[in-house]
This record gives sequence, C-alpha cells and structure tokens, in this order.
Amino acid sequence: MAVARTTMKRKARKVATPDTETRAKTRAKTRGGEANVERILDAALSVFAMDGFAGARIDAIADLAGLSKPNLLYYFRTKQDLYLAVLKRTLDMWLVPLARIEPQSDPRAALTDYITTKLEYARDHPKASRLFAIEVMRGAPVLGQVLQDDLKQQVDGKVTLLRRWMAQGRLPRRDPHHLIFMIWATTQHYADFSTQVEAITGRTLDHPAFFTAARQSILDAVLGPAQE
Amino acid sequence: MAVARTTMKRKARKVATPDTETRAKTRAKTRGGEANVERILDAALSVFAMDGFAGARIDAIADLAGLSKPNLLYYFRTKQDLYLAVLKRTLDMWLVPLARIEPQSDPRAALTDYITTKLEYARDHPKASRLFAIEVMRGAPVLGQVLQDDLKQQVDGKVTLLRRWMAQGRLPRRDPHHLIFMIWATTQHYADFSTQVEAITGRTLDHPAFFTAARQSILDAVLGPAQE
DNA sequence: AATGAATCTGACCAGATGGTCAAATCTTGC
DNA sequence: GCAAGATTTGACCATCTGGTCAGATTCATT
Repeated sequence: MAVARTTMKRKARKVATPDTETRAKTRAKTRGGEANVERILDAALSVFAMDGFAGARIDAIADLAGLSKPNLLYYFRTKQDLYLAVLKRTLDMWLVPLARIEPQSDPRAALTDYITTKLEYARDHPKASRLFAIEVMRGAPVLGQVLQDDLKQQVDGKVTLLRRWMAQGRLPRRDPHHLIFMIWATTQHYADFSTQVEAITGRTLDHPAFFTAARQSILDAVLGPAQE
Repeated sequence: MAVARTTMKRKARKVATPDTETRAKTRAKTRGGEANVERILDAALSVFAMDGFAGARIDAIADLAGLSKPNLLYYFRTKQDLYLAVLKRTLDMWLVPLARIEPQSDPRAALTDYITTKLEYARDHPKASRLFAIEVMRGAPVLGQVLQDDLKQQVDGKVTLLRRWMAQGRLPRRDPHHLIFMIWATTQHYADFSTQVEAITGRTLDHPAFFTAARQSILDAVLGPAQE
C-alpha cells in the first residue's frame, strides 16, 4: 500500500526522471561520477554484509563512500535499488569459477582448481560471501529466482559431468550434489565464520600456512587420500 | 551517549525495579507466566533468525507470541535483553553433542555419532543454526567472549583427542581443527542455506533419503572410504 | 562567457520503532 | 473476600530513518 503510493507519486512527479539504470547509462556516456558509483557499491557491500539489509543505514553507506545521503540517493533512488545493485555485481564474480569445470578437464585437477579458487575468494572477498549468506538465509527474497534458474542450471550440468567422471572411476564415488554443497560449505565457512575460526585457532586464511592447511584438508575430504 | 542517558534514567526512576533476570526468578518462584517466557523466546528465535537483530521488530515477536508489545517488554526490558536470552538458551543446546566425543569412545563411532547428531540438529532446529550464523557473521558482538573462552576450550580438548586417535592410526590423518570446521560447515550448511539447497535439488533434510545421502557424503569425506 | 545538463547540498518530513507510564485486571495467600 | 503483588493494556513519546525537494554548484560544450 505504502509502496504503491510512493511509486505513483514518483511516476506522477516527473515523467522525465530516468530510473536508476537509465541514469547510470546516461552518466556513463557523459563523464565521471562513475567513480562515485563504484565507491558507493563498495561501501554498500561492507555495510550490507555486516548489518544485513534491514540493519544497514543509508547514512552509514554514504559516509563510508564519502558522500552526503541525498547525494547517494541521487545515484540509487532507494535502499532496495542499491541492495539489488550490490547483489548483482557480486553474483557475477561468484559464479565464474564453477564454469571452469569442463568435460575436457582432468577431474582431479579441475576440482583442485575449483576448491583453491573458492578458498581464495573466501580469503579475498569475505564480504561478498557474507552478503550472499545473508541474502540466502533470509530466504533469498531477491536472488530466489536467480538461484532457481541460473544457478540450478549450472549445477545440474556439473552434476551430470561429475557423475560421468565417477562412473569412469576418475573420481571417488559420492553424491555429486552433496559434493558441491560440501565444497561451498567448507570454503565459505572460512569467510562467513571467520570470527569463530579466529577465536578458536587464532588464525585466518590470510595466514599462508593456515590457508594451505585448510585447502589440503578440503582436498583430502573431497578427493580422498592423496593417491586413491 | 544515548545509551548512558537511557541507563541512568532507568536506574534513577525506580530503585526497586528488578532487572530481567531477577524478575524471571521471582516469577518462577510464584507461578505461571513462564509459559509466556517460553513463547516469547520461541517467537524471538523465529524473528531474529529471519531478520537479524536490527531487522527484527519487537511488535512482530510480540504478535507471534500472542502478546502485546508492552507486555513482552514486561518480561524482557529491551530488545538486547531478549536477543541475549535467546542466544544463551540456544547456545547450551548447541554445545552438547561435541562433549559426547570422549577418550574412551571408538573414534569412528564417535565422529559418526557427532555428524549424525549435528545433521539432525540442522534438520530439526534450522532457526537456531541461523541465529548463530547471523550472530557470528556480525562479528559475534554478543557471543564473542563465549567463543573465545568456552568454545575454544572445548575444541582444544577435542583437537588433542583427535590428534591422539590419528597418531594411533584409528582415524585418517587430517588437521583436527579443519576437520571440526568441516563438520560444522557441512552440517550447518543444510540449515543456513536450505533455500539454496532446495532451489537446486528440490529437497530438504526433511526428506529421509536426502538426509541419509547428505549424512553419508559427510561421513565419507571425514572418515574416508567405508573401510579405510 | 553563456548555457544547459549533471551533480551536490541543507533543510525538511512522514512513518516506523523501541521504549515508557499510569492505570486496569487478574492471582494468590491469608 | 481482600490486600498485595503479578500481569496486562492503551495511550503516548522521542528518536531514528528512508526519502523528498528546491535550489546551489560544477562541468562540458559551444
């Protein structure tokens, strides 16, 4: 109800006012200010990842980006818009490494590479990982459709491939779905629960030896003992 | 600043007003209304687990518990108090199963039991799992100390035990810390990311065959192939 | 240097939200 | 059945927050 009224008001006020996307394109064609968008998205990632959507304060994001609140709202008309933009931007990066597992790959090498890359992501982009975690834990109100379409599609393909490799004896037999979940769970755990990991071990993935040990542990679990 | 003023005000107003804990005990000594506390805690778990601390609305919790907002505030004076209470209550349950891994246990049986129990928890108490995830991902502002003290203590003990078992050849050699993290990560993944899991597989742990497959997959990963 | 568009700002607002309070109602022990 | 305490409620408030707006400032182009 409130939403409807706001929307109407917005449409009625100025027909010429471009929506967020249009404005972004226009700006891109003309000149700078893109730097601002980047800074806003970075700031938004930090704040959303820490406080969740509801907890995030637009002021906090603006401050972190070095802008006034109205100025931020100039680039992203609503908090929702901004949240969506951050999510989209991060999602692309997130889906890339899975695609590198291909039929012509060597199975063990491909999984080793995938696990290593995912763990590097967890180390280098923990905020992105947390953002997804928060979104999915909320029931994925925004990403829901993407999960059911794009992601499912991708995973289905890899599952088929993994199954074939296992049938050929090139990988230990496991349920491929659960195998993938295991890789996601273990790698992202180091990003999402870094507080806990650090409380217990005193280390994070930034510590090289710790990273290596974590990686090896996951490899052992997924691929079985070194030479199976 | 604001906090300080609030506190002062509260203290000044009525010296006789008992804090939340005291009141709880008093009530307990006299009669019912404990049922209310239970209902409130249940409702709070649901709402906090879904929306996080900042996103949770006190009204929503009150509604879910079937009470008016002021009435809820009668039992828990602030949102913080309530959050803390829910967290405490859930934490106890959460730490129990780890303690069952004892020196006199059979190593493989003990880990099998632990994994199974954790997975059952993930199935039966997904909200509790999410609550912890949210808290830890925020940097554990409330549980931080508990993690560094109690939890670390417990884990250190189990790590030593696991190391001994491995030295005796009764378990495959793995870094014990990472082994424990792997168990936590994989089991809780099914609770915290159930939306994603369901989007991809169409199943949840409630489906018996799916539960068994998940369990077996984790067991294989942690314990190595059936007869190592 | 003038012009029009893009960018930025301070002041402001409406609604939501955590929390208060005085008074009403219910229980219990006597 | 009644006093005292426990519980519940409706009305209320101060503050916070997302978002608006009219106008100022900057910028690219001519």
